[in-house]
Amino acid sequence: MSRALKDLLYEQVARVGKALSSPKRLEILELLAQGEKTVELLANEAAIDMKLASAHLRVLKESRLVESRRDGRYIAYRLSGEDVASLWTKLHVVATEHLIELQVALDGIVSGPERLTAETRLSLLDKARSGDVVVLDVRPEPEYLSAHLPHARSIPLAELESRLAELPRDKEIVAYCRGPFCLMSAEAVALLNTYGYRASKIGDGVAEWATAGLPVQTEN
Amino acid sequence: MSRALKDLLYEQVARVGKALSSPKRLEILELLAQGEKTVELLANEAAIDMKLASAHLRVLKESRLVESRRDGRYIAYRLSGEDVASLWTKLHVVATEHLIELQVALDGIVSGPERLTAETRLSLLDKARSGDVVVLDVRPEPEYLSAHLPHARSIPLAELESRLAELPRDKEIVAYCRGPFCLMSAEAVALLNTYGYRASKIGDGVAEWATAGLPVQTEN
DNA sequence: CTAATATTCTAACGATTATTGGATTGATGT
DNA sequence: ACATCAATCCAATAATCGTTAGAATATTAG
Repeated sequence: MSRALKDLLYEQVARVGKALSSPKRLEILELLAQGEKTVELLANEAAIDMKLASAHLRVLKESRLVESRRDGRYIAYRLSGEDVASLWTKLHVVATEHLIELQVALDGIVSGPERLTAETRLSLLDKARSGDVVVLDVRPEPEYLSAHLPHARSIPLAELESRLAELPRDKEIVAYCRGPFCLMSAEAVALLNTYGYRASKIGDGVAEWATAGLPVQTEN
Repeated sequence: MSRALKDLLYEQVARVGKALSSPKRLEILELLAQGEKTVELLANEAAIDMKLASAHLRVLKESRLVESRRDGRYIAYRLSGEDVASLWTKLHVVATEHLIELQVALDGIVSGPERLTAETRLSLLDKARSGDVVVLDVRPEPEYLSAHLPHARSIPLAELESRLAELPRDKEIVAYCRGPFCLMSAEAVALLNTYGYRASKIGDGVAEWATAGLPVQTEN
């Protein structure tokens, strides 16, 4: 006796759910939301063995959330669509909304206006356009080049201290990185504040920004 | 040595992903998207043992996707927020977009314009308001009462054949049920067509409709 | 052709998870 | 108080998953 037709459908959707059920896979997904990356790079960023990264990527690929392409002797992975990034966004927003444990854990890291609303995003976009604030992208430069917030300037966290002169002291600086779970923007803000800049951070990365329906600047 | 702070965050989000990784749990989520239901009812609808339904609900509850409340000797479960319904919607939309296997399986069931766009939804809403088409909700009546599409009329599938007289023969009838994986609307269309009505179906349920940003009529 | 490198494949182990049966709780009705 | 019913709790077992180690592939460099 064969399983009901209906069960087959839910089984397929569950494949995607299963892909989203491992912490390391989610971390990889977030990294891929910043742009195409090789297995080696992903393994380093996620602090896991390359073999393990490969195994996780295999699961993500089988659930069709990511695609790969060979580039010389490297293999580059990327999300298989915009909708995958927004699914990840939706997932962590729902989790943050309902899991008190996650809210507590975030409280230890995030300070200030973490949750952006439609209005605060538009207002920031406006002030960025007019030059009222400097939007600062502190991710590694390749990620900035792949896609970044409108009017954002790139200074990777690792180079920030040596490139402080590029930033104006009289303007408000708003830093961002990969998303609400990324610690780089928080570190950048701490650094900037000790040097006397007026700096704050937002929890949005490009994926969150784009999911909110706002434009991002991309490579092409 | 303790796990990195960051890992804790992804771990929490993965709890939600894990909840979405079982076919039966997804089926239960979709049922709960139709309104509050008891464990017994969910077990019957999902064709599983009550003990198993209870176990799945426990997982969903621990990931805070559902809440429960005692009502006499029954216990009623409900989604813990609108965003949970829209997460489920997003999940199955992404799965349908990328998994060829799912598209094939759906092809066997769905015929016609399955995928609604913003325009087709608005146009349908317009024709429903003007009375140009009859929007027909074929789910069990309690689900209709909990929430339904604007201007929709309720005739549960089980009663449809005996209540055909209530439907006009000269107007187009658009049937819907719980969502794209629900077979009731397809059965309703088949039945209506054999009796000479002009009937078609849409893949949307209330969750998909609401996620698209359109209004639904609710109990209160 | 050979060596080196990035990645995958295969096999294996321990840790989780799904599912089932039996005992237990909590509320209702007699 | 007792029996009944919905639902949960508690084990136990089979299936699945995460992770690591070792062998195999494919591409480039010499």
